[in-house]
Amino acid sequence: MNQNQLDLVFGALSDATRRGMLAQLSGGVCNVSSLAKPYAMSQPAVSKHLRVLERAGLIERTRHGRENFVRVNAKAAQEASNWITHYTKFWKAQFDAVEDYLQKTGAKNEH
Amino acid sequence: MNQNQLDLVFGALSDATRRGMLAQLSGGVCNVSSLAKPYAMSQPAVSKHLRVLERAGLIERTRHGRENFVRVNAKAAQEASNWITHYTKFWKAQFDAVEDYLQKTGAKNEH
DNA sequence: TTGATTCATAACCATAAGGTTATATATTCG
DNA sequence: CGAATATATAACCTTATGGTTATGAATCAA
Repeated sequence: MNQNQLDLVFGALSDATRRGMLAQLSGGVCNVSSLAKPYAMSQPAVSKHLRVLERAGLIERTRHGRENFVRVNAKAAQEASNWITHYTKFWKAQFDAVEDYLQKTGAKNEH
Repeated sequence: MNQNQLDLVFGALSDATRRGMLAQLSGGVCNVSSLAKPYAMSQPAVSKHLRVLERAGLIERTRHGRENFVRVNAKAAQEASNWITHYTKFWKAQFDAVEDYLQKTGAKNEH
């Protein structure tokens, strides 16, 4: 997965509506209407969100008559997950080390 | 972690510059200048990226004289990681089931 | 065939995001 | 003190994002 694709995946995940759709899709394939139902927004807005998810590779669509069935593509999400998981290992290791460092140097956390 | 915080974390991760900074921080605490060094952008642009990471809770800063030391906060990233990991389990399960379904119904993937 | 359903696209708007330059504020060094 | 360093903030610009309404095209059902 190249950098640009990671941009798209994380970008797609940065919106609660889209995360909700992915959550709903974890229960099985849905058509667009049933994906739209939980949200108080216009149908074109839903279409746009689906487009974002699709460009990120997180979903795929299959037309079936006039209905458009949507399913998750686990692979794209998996690679984003891998990215975080990989670095989380290092970050956790940092965490304690940094606490020590700040103790020694006496720096104040101005957060 | 509430929805809004997840928005911020995934949003922060959706930019290659910021992911690069987090990657660099996995090697240890950095001041702002050394974080900025790899990027062909102005210093204020770097400041903005750090602000985004900070609002998402992914980093914390500690002033030390005129330098501002930056460190990762593993916890925020961890929770984003958890979100993906949680759903990835379901999505993977879906993956095979959906393939079967499409086989049976004969639907074409128009992706 | 007519009308309803499902969905996409176009055009538009307001706000956010990511960049810039200019400037300000501490802090450190000579 | 005066100059350089490290960083933040302000103001601005361009493009992206997330929403809207209006419209169109296919499909299905009566």
